[in-house]
Formats: sequence, C-alpha cells, structure tokens
Amino acid sequence: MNDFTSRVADAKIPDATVRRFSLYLRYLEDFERSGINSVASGVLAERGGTTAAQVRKDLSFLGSFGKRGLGYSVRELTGVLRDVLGLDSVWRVALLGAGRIGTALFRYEPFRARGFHITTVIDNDPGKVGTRLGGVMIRGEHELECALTEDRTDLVIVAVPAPVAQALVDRVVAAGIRAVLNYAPAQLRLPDDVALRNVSMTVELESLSHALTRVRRCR
Amino acid sequence: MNDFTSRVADAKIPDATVRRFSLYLRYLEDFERSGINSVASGVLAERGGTTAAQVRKDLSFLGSFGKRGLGYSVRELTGVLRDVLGLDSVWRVALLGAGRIGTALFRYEPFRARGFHITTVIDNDPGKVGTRLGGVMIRGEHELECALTEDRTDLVIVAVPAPVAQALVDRVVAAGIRAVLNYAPAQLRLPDDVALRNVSMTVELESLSHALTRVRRCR
DNA sequence: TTCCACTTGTGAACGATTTCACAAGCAGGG
DNA sequence: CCCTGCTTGTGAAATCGTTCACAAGTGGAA
Ligand SMILES: NC(=O)c1ccc[n+]([C@@H]2O[C@H](COP(=O)([O-])OP(=O)(O)OC[C@H]3O[C@@H](n4cnc5c(N)ncnc54)[C@H](O)[C@@H]3O)[C@@H](O)[C@H]2O)c1
Ligand SMILES: NC(=O)c1ccc[n+]([C@@H]2O[C@H](COP(=O)([O-])OP(=O)(O)OC[C@H]3O[C@@H](n4cnc5c(N)ncnc54)[C@H](O)[C@@H]3O)[C@@H](O)[C@H]2O)c1
Repeated sequence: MNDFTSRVADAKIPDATVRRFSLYLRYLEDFERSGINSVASGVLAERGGTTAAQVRKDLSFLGSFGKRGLGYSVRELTGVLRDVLGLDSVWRVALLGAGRIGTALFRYEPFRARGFHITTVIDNDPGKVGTRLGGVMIRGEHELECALTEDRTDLVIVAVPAPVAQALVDRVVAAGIRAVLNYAPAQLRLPDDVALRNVSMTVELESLSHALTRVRRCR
Repeated sequence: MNDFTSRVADAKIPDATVRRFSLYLRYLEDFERSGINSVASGVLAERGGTTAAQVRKDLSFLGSFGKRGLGYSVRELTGVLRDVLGLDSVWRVALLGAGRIGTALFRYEPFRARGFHITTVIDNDPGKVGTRLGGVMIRGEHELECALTEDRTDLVIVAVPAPVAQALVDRVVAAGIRAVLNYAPAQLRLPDDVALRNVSMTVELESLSHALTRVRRCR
C-alpha cells in the first residue's frame, strides 16, 4: 500500500505544520468514512480553520501529489500523512502514574486505534502495585528501568505529581527513551535528542483568563 | 497590595508570551516559597528553558520594573503577572461532560487554588444527572443555558464526545460565554470574539511519533 | 482539437517572534 | 566620590511562519 515513501523533504518540517498534519489526518479519515475520494485544499482548510494556501504549503513539505484541478486523493493523502507521522508502526507506551489523569488516559481507546499501545503502567502506591489496570499489571516504581527494557518501550507518558517528575524522567532517559509526553506541571530538563511535549491545563486556562480580562477592559 | 496596575502596554501581547507568563508565574511562586526575593532574567530563563533575552522581552510588554544590576522583585513580578493573567478574580467555570476526563479535571485541586472554580457540571447520562460530583450537583444537558446564566459562568470546559461538542458550544456561545477550553477532538467553529484553546492529546502524541520516526531515519 | 473552470505548487512579500548587542542604570566597595 | 561588576530595557537584525499571487496542470465539454 505504501509506495508513497518517496517523500523528499524529510528535512525539517515546522512543528506547527506537523501538528496540523494530525488535524488534516483526522478530517481525511472522516472523509474516507463518508466515501469521499478527493478533497481540495480549500475544503481541508475550511474544516480545519486555516486557509487553502496554508494547507497547500503544509502539504508541499511532503512532495507534490495533488492533482491540479481536482485536489488530493483522500486515500493517498491519508497514507502519506500516516507515514510521515509515523502511525504505521505500533508505539509501545509506558504510563507513569496510575492516578486520576493516568487512568483516564489509559482507558481512552482512540489512542490504541492510532497505534499507541500502553503496555506498561508504573505507580508507587502499594495499594495499586500488583493490581491490574485494564489488561496491564501495575508495576512498582523501582521496576521502572526493568519494565521499560522488557516491554521495549518507545514513549513515556508522565502523569505523576510534579515534584517527582524530574527524577523519574531522568531514569527514563537513562534507560534510552527518546520521547516524553508530560502532564505534570514541571519544566522537565532533558537532553536535546529527547522529544518532549508538555500538556498544561493550567497554561491553557490562564491564557483564557488573560483573554477574558482583555475583553473586559476593552469595553 | 496591587498598585502595580500601572501596566502600560495592554496592547497586544503575543500569545506565546502569555503562555510563558504562566510558566514564569509558576517558577516565581516556587521562588517565593523558598524565600528568594529577587530573580534575574537569566535565572527565570534557565528554569523555563528559554533565554534571558526572551524573558526580558516578554516582561517588557508589561512595563519596566526590573532593577538593573539586581533583577526583578519576586513579589512585585508575581503581582504583575497574576494581574495581567487575570488571576486576581475568581473565574466561574462550567464543566460539560462528567466522564473520565471531566471528573479527573474536576478533582484537580490546583485549578481552584488558581481561582478557577467549577461551579457547574452538565451531563446527559440519566444515571449521573442528579448525583453529586464533589460538592456540585450534576445537571441535565437540557438545563445548560439556565445553569450557565444562574451560575454566572465565565468559562466552559468541553469534555463531551466529539460528535456532540459543536452543538453544545453553539448553545454555550449563544448564552454569552466568551471562553472555551476544549478537550474533544473536534475543530470547533466559534465567533471571533470567543477565545478558544484546544487540548489534544492525539496531536501531541502524533507529533512525538513524528519526531521518533525522524530520529530513527537519520541514523 | 481548443477552450474553460478549477486547483495545485511555489517564489516572493509580509508579518510575527526570537535573538543579538549594547547603552544605561544600580549597588557595593574602596 | 568614582570605579567595577552585574543586569535591565530595547532598537535593530535575524529567523521563522503565513499569506499572496500567479504560472502551470488537469479533466471535461464542445
Ligand atoms: N487531574 C488533572 O486534571 C490534572 C490536570 C493537570 C495536570 N495534572 C497533573 O498530572 C499529574 C497527575 O495528576 P493526578 O490528578 O492524576 O494525580 P493523582 O494523585 O491522582 O495521581 C498521581 C499518581 O502518581 C503516583 N505516584 C506518585 N509518586 C510516584 C512515583 N515516584 N513513581 C510512580 N508513581 C508515583 C501516585 O501513586 C498516584 O497514583 C500531576 O502532576 C498533576 O499536576 C493533573
Ligand atoms: N479520556 C481521555 O484520556 C481523553 C483524551 C483525549 C481526549 N478526550 C476527549 O474528551 C472527551 C471526553 O472523554 P472521556 O474519556 O471523558 O469520555 P466519557 O465517555 O468517559 O465521558 C463523556 C461524558 O459526556 C457525557 N455526554 C455525552 N453526550 C453529552 C451531551 N450531549 N451533553 C452532556 N453530556 C454528554 C457522557 O454522559 C459522559 O459522561 C471526548 O471528546 C474525548 O475524545 C479524552
């Protein structure tokens, strides 16, 4: 199915563009389900709240496979995006912290459908260690390195309290992990070759709060 | 305590800067707890993974109250940031969807400490409506408008399944709400004067996945 | 075959954000 | 008092991302 791998400019796709790829892919999958075979940049743009030029510029990082006058083949574009986003492999994910956020994430099925399999869960609460979350046994914090290696983990989700986050990721990085998704309100320090994304609900709320006060003042 | 309100350039602070303000504030509160009275831009920068120049440029949007040779007063800067982020008022928040993510968010205390009070919870599951989440009664979806008005809601958190999100926020917007924090994987369409932030774990994971495949290919 | 309506791909203009570089200000010591 | 070491505040430069504008393909209709 994938002879699309003729991607040229793997060079350095802007981060903002990569994030939009995720969204485009989401829409394309909707279109595919609806039996639509081809989309124009304008359609994707409208769906995603950007402009047609933006969509075309984004996609041009991947080569050129649109058909002028017609648009893009939904199937082909889906394939290319899945490929560039690395969604054709299964990623083995370890969850650190089986608390409220951790369990909510664990039980969220769409991750699995996307190829992110949570194969490891770590916690240090003696009441939790040894019990099962879904099909996965919760292992103690001291087993961290061993679990990451055994389970051939690719990616770690941090959902432990902020004060312990840095110490844990240090060990995670030492164990060879190259990608971390962090939910703790802590600014993690990692080597440059480890990819890190922070999800901070506080930052989002506070930026909304700022927007609200601005609106209020301007009237 | 706040005669810092002499803020000049409320003009148009870049979004990226506002988000960093949240982080700076977080660090400043740590410093305050540790009894540190003043910080230099370089210290904040190191803590937050940016550069000293970036920190100073950011803060310059708020006026100038650093002391050359010394740095910034922790207390004063904390006050200014809290003010510009609108954290000195209490924000009344409505939570739409008391599912897994919704309840995890609800039970997260730091929000309340920051001045975000979840005063309204809406769900449409008959088994949930009428029960309490923490101290708040879960109300039916049909009561949405009425609840938002009665509770004088400022801000709405969307934690319902994607397919119903748009319809709900349409009603929320019609009820006069100007700020929405969206967890559903749906691209919401709102009027320009409503502030929207999306939190998408899928986008984050996929961008990590992209980073991982890049690393792998480059060796 | 030619024409037409449509849409892509992309250099170039634009706008925004980040980084640089340095004059100016402050505190403390002599 | 002046000198020294340190740090801010900020124009100007560099970088990065978005938007514009249009030549060049494409399929279909006549
Ligand atoms: N709940 C939310 O809505 C929310 C929102 C934003 C951020 N967060 C952040 O996510 C993280 C988790 O939040 P939560 O609400 O799930 O908290 P929680 O207390 O419910 O869960 C934390 C879990 O981590 C485990 N843990 C603690 N120390 C550990 C260690 N050293 N090794 C392994 N496991 C350890 C605890 O046993 C617990 O199960 C926190 O950093 C929090 O700030 C949560
Ligand atoms: N759980 C996660 O980790 C996670 C991660 C990313 C995104 N999300 C998104 O967050 C949203 C909620 O996820 P969840 O895991 O909590 O799902 P969930 O099914 O546990 O909760 C959804 C809740 O919304 C309620 N609901 C449904 N329709 C409603 C309506 N019309 N009005 C009011 N309430 C309604 C349901 O009764 C349920 O309580 C989804 O959009 C999901 O995609 C969840």
